[in-house]
Amino acid sequence: MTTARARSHYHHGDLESALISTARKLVKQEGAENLSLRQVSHDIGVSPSAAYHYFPDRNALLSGLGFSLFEELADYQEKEISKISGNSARAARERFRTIGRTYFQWAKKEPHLFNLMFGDFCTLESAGQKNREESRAFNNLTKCLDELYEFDLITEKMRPYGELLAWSVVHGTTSLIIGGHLEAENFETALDAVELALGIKR
Amino acid sequence: MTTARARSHYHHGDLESALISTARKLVKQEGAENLSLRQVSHDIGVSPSAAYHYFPDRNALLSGLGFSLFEELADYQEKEISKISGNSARAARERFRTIGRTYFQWAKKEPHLFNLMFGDFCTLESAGQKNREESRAFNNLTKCLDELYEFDLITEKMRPYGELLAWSVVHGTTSLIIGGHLEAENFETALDAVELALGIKR
DNA sequence: CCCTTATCTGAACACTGTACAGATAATACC
DNA sequence: GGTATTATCTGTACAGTGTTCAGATAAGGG
Repeated sequence: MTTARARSHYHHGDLESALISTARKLVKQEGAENLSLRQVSHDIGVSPSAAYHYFPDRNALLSGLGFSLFEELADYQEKEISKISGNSARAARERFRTIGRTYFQWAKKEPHLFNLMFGDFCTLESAGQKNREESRAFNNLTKCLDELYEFDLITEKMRPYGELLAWSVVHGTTSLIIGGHLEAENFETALDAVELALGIKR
Repeated sequence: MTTARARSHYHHGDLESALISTARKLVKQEGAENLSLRQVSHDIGVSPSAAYHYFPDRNALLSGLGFSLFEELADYQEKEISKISGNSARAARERFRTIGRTYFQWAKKEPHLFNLMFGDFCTLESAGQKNREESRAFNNLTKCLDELYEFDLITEKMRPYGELLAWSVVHGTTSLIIGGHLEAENFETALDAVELALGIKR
């Protein structure tokens, strides 16, 4: 049987994903720097050293969690975008704002998880292997900007800056708001600014 | 005498600033999450518990360091801006780019210190007391945008978005580049995009 | 000169990440 | 079905951590 019933202490069955999901729970509550490997192990009901069969050290677990969060964010964005149907200019504009808004909302809801994704942890690994989930979100943005451009909602002059401008403004405001350096109400204003900058008519 | 000569172990003389400056040295090298209070104390040559006379806990020391870094960054920006003299439109534009560039360069040179400033640490305190050094840097930005506006280099439509757009783009790209999610060459492109967005003629 | 007060020490506690030798159980093979 | 192999997890141990607190020390005011 593969259920999580009270089997023997040995051979948990799916320890790797159990480690990541309880790590997610704890980081969500206490932040990444307060995550204790021992507490993760204890919560699962496994010995402190069991984790070392799946992750070389604590950072590797955090970094594994981080990458799974990029996937989660991209899923959430795609889910929300898919709710906006239609091939109109209005729908395209709505999708564009939704991409930014979901990014912000997700971070606002899970600030500790967001900080993990863009903190010191996922930075080293990304040197070796590019984060596929991150480029998945980036491709969604590109697709959306292309759509806007086809509807003639972006000036030709600004189109080359679309991705960089949108991503950096959304990430910048989000990160500053999460960190307490900016009021939350500024986010929608920033989205307005990006639309104005790209020449998107309302 | 107030020098750092080999006085008795008791009464160091200026322990509080010694704590912050050695903490700065260690965070610069190893990052904030790897800072050990015991190592700070050891490097100064003082007992592990001595620090608790000046900071209630480890986070307070990090947060104290964080605020001193905002001061440091603002100093650096003002020093570089002051090198650009003149009351011309060209000088104003140069000062504007310098504000962004110094922000980025400082972060690029001291990524661990930058991450401390905008990480999880300085976020709680700023609830009670606003960070004066941060608004000092913000005021410099405002002054610079005002100057550009007087030279008619910013469209009236975009002026209200100036601070938010510039800060969020600069902070966003900086943070993404430091984190390894964006290539460094994108920074100047982002500055171009901001200038185009605000309508700054070149 | 003593006495108050700020400053720092030293030992202690509970906790952490990590290493490693061994116990255990699932699996592959005969 | 029984046995050897292999992956998986345990138990113990070590060095290092943040933090507390009673007491040692020295500076400065009366």
